[in-house]
Amino acid sequence: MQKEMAGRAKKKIRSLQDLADAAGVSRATASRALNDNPVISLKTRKRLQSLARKHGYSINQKARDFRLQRTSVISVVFMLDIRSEQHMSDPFFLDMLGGIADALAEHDYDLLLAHAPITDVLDLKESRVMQQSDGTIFIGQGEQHEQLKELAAGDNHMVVWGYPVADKNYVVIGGDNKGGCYKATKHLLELGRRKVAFFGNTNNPENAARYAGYLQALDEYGIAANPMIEVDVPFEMHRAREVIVTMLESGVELDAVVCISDVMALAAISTFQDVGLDVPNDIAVVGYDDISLAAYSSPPLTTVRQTIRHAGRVLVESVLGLIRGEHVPDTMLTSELIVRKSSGENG
Amino acid sequence: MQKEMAGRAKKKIRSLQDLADAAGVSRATASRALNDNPVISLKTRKRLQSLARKHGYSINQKARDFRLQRTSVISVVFMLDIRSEQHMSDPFFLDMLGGIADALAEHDYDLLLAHAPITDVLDLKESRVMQQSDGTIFIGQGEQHEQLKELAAGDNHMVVWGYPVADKNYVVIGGDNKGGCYKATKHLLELGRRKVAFFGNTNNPENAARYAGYLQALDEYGIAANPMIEVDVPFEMHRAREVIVTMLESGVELDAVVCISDVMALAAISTFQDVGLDVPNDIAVVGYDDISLAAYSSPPLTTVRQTIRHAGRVLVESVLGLIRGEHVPDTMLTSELIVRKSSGENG
DNA sequence: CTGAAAGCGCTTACAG
DNA sequence: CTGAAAGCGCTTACAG
Repeated sequence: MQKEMAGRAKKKIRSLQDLADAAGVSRATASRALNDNPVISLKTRKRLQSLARKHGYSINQKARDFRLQRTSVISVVFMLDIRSEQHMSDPFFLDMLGGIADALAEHDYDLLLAHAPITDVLDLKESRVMQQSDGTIFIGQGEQHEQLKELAAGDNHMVVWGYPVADKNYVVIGGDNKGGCYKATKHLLELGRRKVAFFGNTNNPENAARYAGYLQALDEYGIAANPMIEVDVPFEMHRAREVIVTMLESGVELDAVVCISDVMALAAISTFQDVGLDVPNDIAVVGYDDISLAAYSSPPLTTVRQTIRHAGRVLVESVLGLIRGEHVPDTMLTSELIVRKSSGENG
Repeated sequence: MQKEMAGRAKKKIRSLQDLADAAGVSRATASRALNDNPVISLKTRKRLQSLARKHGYSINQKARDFRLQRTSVISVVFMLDIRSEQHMSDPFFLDMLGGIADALAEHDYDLLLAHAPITDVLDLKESRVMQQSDGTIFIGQGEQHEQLKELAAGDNHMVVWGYPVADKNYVVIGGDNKGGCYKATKHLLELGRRKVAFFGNTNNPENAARYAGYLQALDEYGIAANPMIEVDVPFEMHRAREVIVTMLESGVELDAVVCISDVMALAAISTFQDVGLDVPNDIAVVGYDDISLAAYSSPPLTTVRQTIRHAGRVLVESVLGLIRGEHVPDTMLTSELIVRKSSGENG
């Protein structure tokens, strides 16, 4: 008897079968008990659960997922646009990723990160990213709207951070890009600036919407857009600097800049200061995103706040909704202008 | 006959069995063929492989992993130290994560991100993080060296980004923190600064090593450490600002600062400028990490470069080495001083 | 060179 | 309320 108990105590419980043996029930009962299936008597459930706890056993989720034909994995694809050269180290991405990771963890999903530059999203169709995950979150549309449409035509559970495009067939979550840039531009105009440049490209829907907001504000003030100061500034900072310097040397005049991201705004400020221009006195600068560093630049950055972490949560709730078979609407999050010193006044 | 072919063509191939049926071989042969097992005739292998390609079938990795009793997942734990309040959005983390993600992808491993603040690492022992992954990468030791030791005492495959501690039993990859901060401090001393402060806490091994490097440089110049200007500055920027302001108001004199991270250095510069101090003329500032924004602050930041992305690769290679059962040595990556304008001179 | 059979750790419809 | 049995999609030792 002693011997038997000793033997039993020694045996490491590594599977449901082990646990069932130790408790003297079947594997089926053990499974139901640990899943708190009410068809099992409360007493048996409690007994099995505490036995499991005592032995440090918990259900093998991978086996469970396999049996249930699911993965409990959501993949996240950063659509780093090669042409725009936006860099992964933009803090915007990490904040977004953090929001997504937190929300997924709460729902017991794992996060599969696919961030290598994607030349053609369709390649993902046969990759683990889409095949071995229950859903996919795309961060940005890049210039691949058509490919995203084709992916969405499959039965994939996918949501996209971006801006709605006319004929889209996928769920879009995004900020109010047009309204955000409208507010930013209007703010500069209200402060008396009249030669307001736009720094950034417009080759994806989000950026195009921001540009539209910029134009709308100019229009309200009866200012014609000046192509000379709408610059396709690359996200990559070394190149951004070159482009900006070239533009300044061309002799165009400007007294304010609306930038497509905070990182670009920081690069612009640094470049202006290098050539002896004062921000905001000579040139006012407004960014976009409100990354945490924005408040600590010199001067502190006026910017359009995107509630990035919250956006991450919305993306997660949306993709999980799709997985549950629900109808999921698009979401547009509001954008708020945060006024600091880089635009002059206030701050 | 026609009918049969039509039927066959229509049937969607979703599993090895489907493929085997379509090819007229056994499931076992199909498995070996797709894995390019040379025991199968080359002809059969090629035939099966092209058939699979034609039907867009690829092996279900999750089922394969399950059968092979592995997960193909490496988990990454960011040891966000609650006391030091270093924020996840520090670009340092994203660069590191990017390096890790790239390297893992090359080896066909997935990345499970666990970044919620960990109060007690031992909680991970029973979580998916360690149970359902083949290995774990910890970013930072925080103040949990003892707990990491206990985890390592299990048979876990784990590597830690940090700094070697005397009685450690886990593999450590890290920068030359002591040497890096030594160089940074010496650089300031060589430029004639004599009242050099240290901004940061020393409550984890990495930071303690940096502090030691700072002291060593001071010592070589015969300067005694002044406790008044070794400030436990929190990583969180709002609080950092408060602490710095309080210190300045206390009337201590300083003409240079060595900061424990670039983000902290940027916060410090911003704070100094706010109170009317000029950087670098009144106070020289040196950071640590060389995040990509460091070159674009105002003034551009002198800092100690950590080859962050490369470090990510080394972490991955090391943990995969452990999984393969190899002996994996510690690695110390060199640290290089990048001189820009925030320290005065050059840049 | 190929196949039949066992089994990875679970869940659940079915039967009692 | 509980159990025996089938099966999720694979791989591999064993036998031929």
